[in-house]
Amino acid sequence: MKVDIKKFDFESNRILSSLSKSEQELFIAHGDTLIFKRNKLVFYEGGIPTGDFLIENGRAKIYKTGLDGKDQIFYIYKTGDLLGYHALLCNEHYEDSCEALEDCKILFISKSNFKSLIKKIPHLSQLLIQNMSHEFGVLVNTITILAQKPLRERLALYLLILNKKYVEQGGDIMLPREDLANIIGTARESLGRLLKEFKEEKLIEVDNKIIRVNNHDKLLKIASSVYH
Amino acid sequence: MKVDIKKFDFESNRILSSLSKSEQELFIAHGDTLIFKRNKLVFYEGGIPTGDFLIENGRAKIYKTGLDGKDQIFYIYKTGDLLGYHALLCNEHYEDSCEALEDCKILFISKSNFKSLIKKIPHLSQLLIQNMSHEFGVLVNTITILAQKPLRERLALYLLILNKKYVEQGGDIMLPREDLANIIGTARESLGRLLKEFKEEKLIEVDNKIIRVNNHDKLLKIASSVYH
DNA sequence: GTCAAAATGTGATAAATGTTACATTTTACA
DNA sequence: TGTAAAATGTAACATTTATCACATTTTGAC
Repeated sequence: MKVDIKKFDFESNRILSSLSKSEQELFIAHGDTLIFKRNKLVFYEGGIPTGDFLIENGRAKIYKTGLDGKDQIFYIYKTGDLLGYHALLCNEHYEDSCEALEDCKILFISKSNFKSLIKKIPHLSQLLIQNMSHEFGVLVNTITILAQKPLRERLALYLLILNKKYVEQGGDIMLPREDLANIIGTARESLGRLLKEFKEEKLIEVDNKIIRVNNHDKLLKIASSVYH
Repeated sequence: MKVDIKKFDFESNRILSSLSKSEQELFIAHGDTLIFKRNKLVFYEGGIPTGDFLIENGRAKIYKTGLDGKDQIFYIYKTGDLLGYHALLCNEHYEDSCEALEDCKILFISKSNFKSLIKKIPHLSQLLIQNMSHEFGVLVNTITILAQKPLRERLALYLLILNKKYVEQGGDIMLPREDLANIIGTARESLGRLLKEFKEEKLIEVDNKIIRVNNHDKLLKIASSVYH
């Protein structure tokens, strides 16, 4: 059986997109648009949440920094996604950090505004519950992959996931090698070796920063451990 | 900085325990007590959720079976915990399986009963949201550990986590080696070797199935990568 | 209690991945 | 546009972890 790439998608854009037109307008009216330049922190591990964020444009990574200083990236949010509400809703400090991967336009909704939105839009709670339930499944899948799959399969899988996430750029993945290494849980050098192999096998094309998926089917087979 | 064991606890018992006495009674009145013998499946990956579960007594593991047949266990629930509501609430199939680790008494709450409970107990949604938000942080921490820490540190950490989870048994961890291996993401043989090392270093005592933590502080240091 | 099946321990070996130490290329910005 | 800093590539080598093939012990069912 083949791996299902959809099972690695939070679908955090569905929270807003499930609202009616007028509710969406109300939602947006409760926020302020902020600009985050590439590499700027949106929030950070240990910080106190003051609101949540809707990405109007761009991509951002969420990650944790390990004790040895190595980052583990566990999700990349993109345009339309709502994020940062977890720590807010359980009244805890941020468990993770968020950083813009490119210049981003982000709508900030303050804690009090978010709470009043939850009151004004009755089924927003329901949507949040649904989304978090779904996220649970995604994280569980992620754990299984990271704990069990060898590097080669993890890379193949995440190239496909990222390919989809960069669909607006024609599927061209543009991510620093270090970030990609921190997604699949390996060292930058090991990643480099594997990328070269994939390139030689004509599964991908690498044009400096850009990684282009050339052979989706074969990568899917590798990701699904059926390349014998 | 030392690892914080509390950050690996779902605290899924807080959902019920946060309710008032009368709400708790209402909750329990909406369920039926079932008996699950050791090794019996409570629900399984791919199945359609029909309700959720409150453990009245015993422990159960949730896990996913990888394509190669190897299980990845990502949480162990115990007495008082409410579980199985994720797939129910996002109307998806179960993403994971649940199996009793010991003979369990489990209260089953059917989907319709759960929904009517959510209506009858207004802040239950709120508690679910809080708990899922918290779970998100736990899973994120789990991912970071599994992806970054070497085996020795992962084992030390999970021995401490399990020690706490078996506190009613005086902290005696009683879990098949294979399950422990599937928690820390390694092979049974590698786990065995490490347990022997820990035993020789007098960090733990092993009495057949039972693993007893002897030196909590030292294990915490190992788990926190500060044993140089 | 007996006995087969399941679980666990052990050691040799192989494979995967990390580490180190640089060379080279690209990028940012003065 | 030049230049230093950052990012990336590369190769040798070390280390960790998995795998294999069994021996041994424990468990559960009769």
